[in-house]
Amino acid sequence: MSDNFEKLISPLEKEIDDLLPSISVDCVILGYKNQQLKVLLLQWKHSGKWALPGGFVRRNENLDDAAQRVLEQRTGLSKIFLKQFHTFGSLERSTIKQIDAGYKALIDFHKQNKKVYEWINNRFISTGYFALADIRKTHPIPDAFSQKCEWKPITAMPDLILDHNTITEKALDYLGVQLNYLPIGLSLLPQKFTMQDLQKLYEAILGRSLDRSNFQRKMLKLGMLVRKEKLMTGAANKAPYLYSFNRAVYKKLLQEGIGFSY
Amino acid sequence: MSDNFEKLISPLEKEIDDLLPSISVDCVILGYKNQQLKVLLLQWKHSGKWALPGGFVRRNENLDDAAQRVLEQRTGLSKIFLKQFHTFGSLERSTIKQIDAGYKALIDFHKQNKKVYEWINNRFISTGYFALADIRKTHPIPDAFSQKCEWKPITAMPDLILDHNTITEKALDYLGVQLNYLPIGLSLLPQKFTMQDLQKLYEAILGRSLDRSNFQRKMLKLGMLVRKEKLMTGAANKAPYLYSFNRAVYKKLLQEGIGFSY
DNA sequence: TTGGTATTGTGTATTATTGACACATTAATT
DNA sequence: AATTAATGTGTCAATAATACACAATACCAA
Repeated sequence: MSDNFEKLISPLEKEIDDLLPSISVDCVILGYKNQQLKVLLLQWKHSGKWALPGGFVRRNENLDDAAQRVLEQRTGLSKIFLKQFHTFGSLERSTIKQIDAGYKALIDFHKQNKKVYEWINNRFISTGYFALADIRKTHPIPDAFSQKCEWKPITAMPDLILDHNTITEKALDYLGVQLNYLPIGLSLLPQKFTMQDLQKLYEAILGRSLDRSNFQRKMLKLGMLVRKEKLMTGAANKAPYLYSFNRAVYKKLLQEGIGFSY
Repeated sequence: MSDNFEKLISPLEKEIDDLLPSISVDCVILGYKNQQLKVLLLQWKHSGKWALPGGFVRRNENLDDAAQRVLEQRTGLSKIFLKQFHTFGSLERSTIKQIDAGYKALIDFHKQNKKVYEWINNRFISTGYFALADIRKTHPIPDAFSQKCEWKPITAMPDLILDHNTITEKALDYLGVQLNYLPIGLSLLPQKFTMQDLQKLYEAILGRSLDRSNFQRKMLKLGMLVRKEKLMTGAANKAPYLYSFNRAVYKKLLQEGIGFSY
């Protein structure tokens, strides 16, 4: 187990010289399934603590590309919505490393490897990235430090290492504030979806229920939805239509911000 | 001149060991005077190029505090609105150093001082901070690298070093988007101001003229303005009232966002 | 064929907001 | 008393938000 772990972190040791010091990225990757908003989390090997997917920035790599790389490595997805939302630079986030059970275990574990030990013991300023992913398309993959990579509903978040709970909250605030400027539906729903799917998604984000009739009327009026065939479920009732987005119209609307009260 | 400059930058040489590598902050400090929005800029000594006030982060200092420190050192003001708005991390912003006339002069100038030369030649990721200041209360002070520190109207911005023009534009975008959540009036206007002052400020930010009557009706209805005595100018007409903000009400309104269309 | 059911489309009354103006009133100076 | 800028109020039309009601549709099963 210990040996196994040593082998796994060796890539980091080799990589360190190629990394920018003091800087890291953390990703809050949001998905939507079973009418719930979810975040992609990693469970660390030695402590069992949960953490946001994150990583370091290479000397020859754009900050945005570092986040993109982390995202791809964890989800297998490359073309999803990704945007920086805040940079976390308080001193506490590094001093807390000594107290945080999850992080402490990691540090203790590396006392024998001076290079890695010094690296992870340093102070990092971390830029938080916000991503929207279609859960059905993802294949969560743990990183070298983790034993699990899973989607967790935001209504039942575990305790995360360091300030990762704070980072997550800030990302969700961002979602609320930027609602009319983010490709919510396009990113979180499958290619084809029902009007009810869309409404439930907005209800989950807004945290309140919406009038079915008015919601549909307004959504259709925006002109960004394309009606497809019906979804035959086998239920004894009229089958709902499936919709997909007209990307061109959607993106144009987002640029101005969908002035909309739902 | 050369000697003089050497002396001036020596503090940086001593400070370098106490600084976090790879990270810097840049401040877009906005003010309002003569019905114009203005930005505080520095003019560098050896090239005459203009730049945003910026600085580095001490190992034992919060990122926010570093920005606060830069702000205080340039304006003499400590209690003004300051908020991070974006982190600039593209590779280009450092590779362009070789081409940028302003920066190149600075680099060349330090070829003999290895420590400083290597430091400024490094790649930095910079967090942009957005500040709102009352111009009347500021006393602009150049830093060790600069010969001037002045307010320049945003309608006539000079060419800035590196990506500082981009940073400024992004800050102004931020201003527009966050308008209803920022203490515009409280920060940019003097303690007492007329309704017309307030309207002109909003017109400058929004870039369009507003209906006088509707603007006043809405503003007063928000209940955040306190009417004071009149402003006697000596002109042959009715004197305008002076107003000040009820800070408690104003801040409460900002939390929700002033739902307002001006 | 018919009944039960969820989906979908449409109407509509109420209330609130916005934008553009008109116009009357007030007050400071000359 | 005349001039001027500031202030206060009214109003009309257009648009949007909110809350419902109800009719029409179409799927399956019995």
